[in-house]
Amino acid sequence: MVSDKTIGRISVYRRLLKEVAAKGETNVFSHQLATMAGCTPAQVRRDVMTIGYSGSPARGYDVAELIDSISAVLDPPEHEGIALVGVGNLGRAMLSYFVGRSPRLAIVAAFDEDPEKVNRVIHGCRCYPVNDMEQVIRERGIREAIIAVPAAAAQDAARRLVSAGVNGLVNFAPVRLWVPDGVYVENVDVTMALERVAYFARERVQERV
Amino acid sequence: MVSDKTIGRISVYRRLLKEVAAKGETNVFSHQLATMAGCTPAQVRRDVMTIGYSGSPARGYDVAELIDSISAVLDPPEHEGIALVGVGNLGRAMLSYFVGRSPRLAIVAAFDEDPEKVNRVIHGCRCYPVNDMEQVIRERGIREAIIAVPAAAAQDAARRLVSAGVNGLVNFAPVRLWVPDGVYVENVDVTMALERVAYFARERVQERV
DNA sequence: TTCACGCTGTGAATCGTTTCACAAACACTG
DNA sequence: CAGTGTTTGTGAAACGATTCACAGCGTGAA
Repeated sequence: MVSDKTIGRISVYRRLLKEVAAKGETNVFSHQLATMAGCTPAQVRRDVMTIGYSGSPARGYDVAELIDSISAVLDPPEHEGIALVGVGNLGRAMLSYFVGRSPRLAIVAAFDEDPEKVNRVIHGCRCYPVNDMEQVIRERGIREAIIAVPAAAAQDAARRLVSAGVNGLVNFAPVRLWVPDGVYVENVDVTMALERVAYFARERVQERV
Repeated sequence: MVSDKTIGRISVYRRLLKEVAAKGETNVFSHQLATMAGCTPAQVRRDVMTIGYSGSPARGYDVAELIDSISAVLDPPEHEGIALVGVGNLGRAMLSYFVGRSPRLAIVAAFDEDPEKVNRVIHGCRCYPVNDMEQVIRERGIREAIIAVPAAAAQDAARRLVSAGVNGLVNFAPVRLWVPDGVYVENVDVTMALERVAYFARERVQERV
């Protein structure tokens, strides 16, 4: 119903709106939000329309109300625990990043095969042995997971997660995961990002000549 | 000239082609690459056409030649050093990830303000104090950088990098960076990725009902 | 040599997203 | 209370990317 692009942008809008609210502003215009988000005012208005919120022509959008409308779309109806597979540097970055961030979406279980890490609490999150993965996922009713393991281990992690009931994955490994229909995968491909940046950084400079 | 989507995909194709080559295959059809990359054969053919390579109707694409054609587009003409700002968990993940990966694109300098890290070599990369940033960037002729610092420090890091000559950024901080025209920024927004996954994981399940 | 098959390259159609452009709405001013 | 200026909401146009569909070609078989 709502496109992935719109979902991505309203997530950004919400973050910006919280900054705006923190400054004490109660209203915001589409062109202000657009400037902050790096898109056009028409895009903001279209996105806001898509999620069914309406502003006022005179005052723009009510910041608190718009945050609530976005949250009604983005936030799960009740608290959802997220699993993290792989507690290397990247995994720890994710843990420290998400700790205490959102009450609705939080990493509640980490998995690693390193005996040094297993059964320890890292950034407030318990690290379980990989062998317990299915059991913990099922017990906790976990539906989403972050895969932060080396490429060679990613497919197997995905398979086990999905078999235990996970149907949404954020994948940092540079491989395309094979998952059944109905499982949503968001790939975060850093190599691709870097190669793209290197390419367009060069292109843009050439344009200037 | 070539769209960012195509650039992203050919980066993925190259990685897949290297796997194919490692298996000893010398030729590959568009439908095979499409299956591996998770897109359509027509998409693969269109992308290959865009970068100016041609296959044979009978044998498909020559793996080695296609890798070379993609590399001719993606790889900088000569070795390019990349800077990394922020050597926390995420920064170290980037270092260990890119170490020895590509001879053409490598992280050659890291910056952090923590005196514990400064002047040490981490994953083969020297960590400099943030104060030396402009000087090191200029001396090394660095054009791209990865920003892996907390949100509050990201904009200032970007400003300093750009002022020293960087015109391509991979930004992990959850803020929109303000940069002059001609600077290309690729945002890697993990919060957005996770919220999108949570949303679509829910949606897909609902579809099934 | 001829035939049949299956793949590539690509013009044209399609699809989804973004932007335009303007009517309607509201606040403020005098 | 009418006039002015600015903004929203949104149908329609424009744009960009993807997919279709098929002509043309090379290969292997007979």
